[in-house]
Amino acid sequence: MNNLTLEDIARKSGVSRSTVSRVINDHPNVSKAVREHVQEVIRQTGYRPHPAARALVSNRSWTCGLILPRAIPTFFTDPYYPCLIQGISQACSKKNYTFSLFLMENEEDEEQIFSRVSRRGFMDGILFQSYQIGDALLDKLVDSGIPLVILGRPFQNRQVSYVDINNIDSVSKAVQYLLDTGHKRIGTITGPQNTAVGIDRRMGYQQALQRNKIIVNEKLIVEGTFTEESGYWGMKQLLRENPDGVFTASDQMALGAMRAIKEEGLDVPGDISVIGYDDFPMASPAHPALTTLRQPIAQFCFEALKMLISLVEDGLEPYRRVILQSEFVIRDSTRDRS
Amino acid sequence: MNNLTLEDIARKSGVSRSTVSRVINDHPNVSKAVREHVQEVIRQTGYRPHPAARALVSNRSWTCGLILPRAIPTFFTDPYYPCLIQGISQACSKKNYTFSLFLMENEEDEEQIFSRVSRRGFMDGILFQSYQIGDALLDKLVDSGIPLVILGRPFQNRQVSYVDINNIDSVSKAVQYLLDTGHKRIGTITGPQNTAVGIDRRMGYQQALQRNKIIVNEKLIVEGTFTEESGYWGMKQLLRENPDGVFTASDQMALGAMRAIKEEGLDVPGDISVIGYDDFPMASPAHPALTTLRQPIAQFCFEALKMLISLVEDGLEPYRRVILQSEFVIRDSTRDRS
DNA sequence: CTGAAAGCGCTTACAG
DNA sequence: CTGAAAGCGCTTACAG
Repeated sequence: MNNLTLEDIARKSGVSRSTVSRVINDHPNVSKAVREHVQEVIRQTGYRPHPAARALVSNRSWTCGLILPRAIPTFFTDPYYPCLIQGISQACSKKNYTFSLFLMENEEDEEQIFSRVSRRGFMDGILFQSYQIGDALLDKLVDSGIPLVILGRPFQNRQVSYVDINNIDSVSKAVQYLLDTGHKRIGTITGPQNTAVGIDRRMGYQQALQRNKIIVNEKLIVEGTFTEESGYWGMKQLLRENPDGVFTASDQMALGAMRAIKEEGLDVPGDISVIGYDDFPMASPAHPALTTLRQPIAQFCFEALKMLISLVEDGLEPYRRVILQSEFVIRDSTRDRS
Repeated sequence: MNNLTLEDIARKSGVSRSTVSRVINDHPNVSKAVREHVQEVIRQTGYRPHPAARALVSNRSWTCGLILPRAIPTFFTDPYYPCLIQGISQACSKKNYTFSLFLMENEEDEEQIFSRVSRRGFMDGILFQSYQIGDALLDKLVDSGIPLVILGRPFQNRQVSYVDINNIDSVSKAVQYLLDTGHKRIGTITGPQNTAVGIDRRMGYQQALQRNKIIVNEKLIVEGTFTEESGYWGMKQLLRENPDGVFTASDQMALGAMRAIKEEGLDVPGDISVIGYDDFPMASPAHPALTTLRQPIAQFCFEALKMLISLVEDGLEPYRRVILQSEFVIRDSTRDRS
């Protein structure tokens, strides 16, 4: 147990509270000898400053909130959320931050979360997972002036800081690869078209085709929901159009698509190449191992927290943007047909 | 933004700080008229007490930590963790607690988490997910005297408070059902035998057979890891023994088992009945809809938090225990063979 | 039932 | 470079 106070450490070190406080906070004005001695005492006693006392006087809680919007249908099946949570957890631990999770499931939650989170002194700042729903909260959060970073660009354009992944570009490159390797009829199973990622990844697909003067055929585009199931049914539909390649907006959907293809008696990649998005844990052990775009989630989370801390320390404006790239990972679900 | 202080509310209400504090904390010694007036002022201003100031003086942070042990192999694929996180989040929100998540991935994390969490004044208490690993941390946590509730019985017997689900009993009833409906060769795919749940659910299987004077056949018992994949491979193995029913220790494994059975050209439940455990979101939409045992996770989390709060408010001893039941849900993956 | 005062454990000007 | 003192925003005996 640890109930020592600054006072105790001061007494044990033979200096004043002020001095101990300075060494704890790395203030320059402490002589080397004193600093080392105090540090030694702190180490031996295992002293840790009382977080509440510190928060009260410094107006910093060293805690950030992660808000996950309500009604995410894939919360229980999509590895994205565990990955995200893990990423934020790691980033916070590295930066010595504590991380509180807020799941927003209905309007009351929204109200309650807002009123807690907007209390200055509670959270240093908020990470907010972008999604089409929960926008009311987002607006209120922005207005409240609390440091705020959106994970993924906001669905509608807003004056906010965010970290995003260049979905358009990444996907466009993957589809270009299919084109370069001789694929003639490339379909796509998109994410929900009321989410930013869903829209952007579809856009990437279209841009690649247009850049190569290929007319976009709406029949080769099916909207999914990121789930395995929706990939399966989407592929069933696409199969009527005889595609020789398909880009799906998530690994889960890619897995579903491969299931549909095999069920039809066709082969991946023999008859149809499949590219996913995410490179989540199940992508490489899949059969065949999935060609996909690797989301740099760990880095994404780290950048988000870094940005949040910068908002806290250096002010909210100007708005910050960080855009990361996904890496194209070629495995066995695609084949060169040229 | 909310930067009002008690002082402000006191002035606006024409009373002292003490009185405002009393109405906020529901102390009885406030006249009805004053109480209502102050409450009205609070409502209108949207005042919220400063959490750090409150925590400092009351020695309560109204925050609990959830520690998830390191090296959980199924963290990204098992819906258990999102479900658990959601459950704790809901319970905390109901009890007006904030919930901080600690993911323990390696030994440094363990050290860091312990030193933060054991600082009195940081967390009111800790919820600790039981697992075979992370036991060193568990011991230190117990020794530190911080209020602590284990989620699931600890792997080794210990002097701690915990909430558990009666796995032995629940499984035993499910297997009894198979027996009662004329199944003659019942196999099981267990969870890892170095986890409490893995052991207990296997025990339930054995008890049901023994109660019916059936000799336990080791060839009908295969150890899995809770994953779909391990259910698939486990079933492949069991298939050699021609079972007519199988209990798997998780829904994921049940799904994998059904995949293996279908691949063999056999039918569920026509040839083999399958029972899972969890009743997670994917159990009922499965084909056929899965007969399973429903974990009362929401209630489980709620009881755990209630216990933790009682530990905080009424002291650590005596150790508390709460054991919940799983509900047997009969759907389409089992058939009466009698 | 109500208020004035002390104190929780820190940080941070201020003076030396 | 160091210490004494004020103050962060609350709660809680204590006195009335």
